[in-house]
Amino acid sequence: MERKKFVLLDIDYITENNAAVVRLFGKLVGENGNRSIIAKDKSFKPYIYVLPHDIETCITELEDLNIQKVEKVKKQDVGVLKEFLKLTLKHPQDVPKLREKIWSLDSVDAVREHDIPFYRRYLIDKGLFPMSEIQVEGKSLNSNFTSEEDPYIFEIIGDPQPLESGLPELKVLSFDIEACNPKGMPQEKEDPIIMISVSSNQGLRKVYSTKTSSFDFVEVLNDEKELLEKFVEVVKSENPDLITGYNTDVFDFPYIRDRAALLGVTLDLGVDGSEIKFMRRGFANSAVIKGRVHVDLYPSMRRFLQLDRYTLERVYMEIFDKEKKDIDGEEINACWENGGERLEELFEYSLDDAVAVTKIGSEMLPLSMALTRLVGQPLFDIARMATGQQVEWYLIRKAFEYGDIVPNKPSNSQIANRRKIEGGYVKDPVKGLHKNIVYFDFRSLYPSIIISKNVSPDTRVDDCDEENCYIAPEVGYKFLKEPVGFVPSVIGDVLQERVRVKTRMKETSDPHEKHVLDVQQEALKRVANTMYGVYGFIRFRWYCLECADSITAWGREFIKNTMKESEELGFKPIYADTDGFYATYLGSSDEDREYS
DNA sequence: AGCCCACGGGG
DNA sequence: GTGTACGTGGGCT
Repeated sequence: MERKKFVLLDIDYITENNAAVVRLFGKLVGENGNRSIIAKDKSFKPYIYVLPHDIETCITELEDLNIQKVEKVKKQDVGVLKEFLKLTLKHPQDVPKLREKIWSLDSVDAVREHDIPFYRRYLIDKGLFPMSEIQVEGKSLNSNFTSEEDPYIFEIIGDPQPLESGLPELKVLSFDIEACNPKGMPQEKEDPIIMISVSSNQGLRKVYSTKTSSFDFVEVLNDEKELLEKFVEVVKSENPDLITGYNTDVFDFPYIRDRAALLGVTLDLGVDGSEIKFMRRGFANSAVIKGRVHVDLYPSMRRFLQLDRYTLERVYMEIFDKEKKDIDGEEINACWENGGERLEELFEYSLDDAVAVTKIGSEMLPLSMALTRLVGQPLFDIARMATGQQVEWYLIRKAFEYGDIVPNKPSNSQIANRRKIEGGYVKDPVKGLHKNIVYFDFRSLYPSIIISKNVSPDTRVDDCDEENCYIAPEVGYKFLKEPVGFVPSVIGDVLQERVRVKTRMKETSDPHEKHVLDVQQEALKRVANTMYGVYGFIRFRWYCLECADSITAWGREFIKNTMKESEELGFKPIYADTDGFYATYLGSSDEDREYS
């Protein structure tokens, strides 16, 4: 029996001998070098829940299906304890194959938790959080005959153990490609890749190109094929934990894929030697490299920053308040064709893009990593999820911890029938240019309403006397005062944890630790402040129109009262929306204030 | 007012 | 892969 400790970077599953094998990808800690590990777990089995109409008949009817195990279990379903059947299946892909058939049985009322991807189920059930350290016991499958550069292949015996650990220091490789076309955007069928720039958070700065330069950082390759092969070689030898870029899901990686296919280059960038894959994720595609986390910073920036445009230049300016070297897309072709000074400039620009991505990554990845450690799903997914989805997966994990059954994802017809909520209070702005503006911030208002009024799908009742419930103004929906609802309880945990983190922040004098804790409390704040959104977003599992309407009703009442009170204190409200209101102060002070 | 469609980023 | 989907703004009818 051996023991290995590693930072959990990513997870997936493969099929071996018709059975699912979960693979945990990581970087070993407490050992020399920069060595990857792939730890396999054969023991985890997929399962779903069935809500039977008639439990004994149901068990009989299920016998004919290809199910490994049927157990009776009690779970909370929207506040009601019910008896479910837990069906253990033989393979994750049996779930989509069998669920319709099971649902159509006369003895079955509903199938639940049939839409949770297997690797996510594993992370939740085992209590594991990517971007933190875990320890596994088991045996090595390849220690005797591999070189230092190959990943350690390991078979897990027993459960992996989560370890207390800070934010890991990871190796991040950023890259950017250039290609050009005299008429506009380069076309992958015609236009070759002319340079690939790479940069790392450990100081690497290189441009690979098919033309020469007087710059030391430029290395010349004979042709485009060699250029692509060089890129693959660099990724393998650097062995980064993260690969970042800007719009790499949609532009750089697909372009590299198409050129590589044309030139016969194998893009075996994965830690396990696998080739890069492309996944359709909603309306966007994403590039998957097994064992390394490919983070396209573009979608993350759209969530973290509130801008009119999200070009790399604009984002860089916003974060660093500095201009980034930029060449107009239409000039790139001329720079390349004409050579000379302009070509040298292009080399600089190309490297600068890769370096800018590294810098933006150093600034923003800690927040994505903190969210990953909080939500408990892979960074790859977190970096591409809307905040509402992040919250949903956080709630799914909490539901597991609380012994609650997770609501199903709404079907398309259910979504079509769901109504969007009436927004918060909006006061039309007073026209004009105002001085001495103060902002009263209410973004933390909704979490506190959810907690103080116990707003949750499982506490909502139609009939209840005033003593035992809270009644929302205007809309009149009722919520039991006791017991504490699922969502209020989770938000309570989040806010409490945030207080604990902020306290630790004050106690520490180490600036690095302070920063890490600050990012952690920021992640907790984001999740808490987005939590109310799950009620009002039509495609969410915990959608509850009555809850959403009640929260905004209480919010409007509170905003109006606060505006009235502020007027008595000498403020004049100018404009209000859901998140807060602007007012001018008629006194002389123009200092910024925040009210919550 | 309601529907359809394109766009975002990237060179 | 226990996949599959966003929000918005403009033009047109």
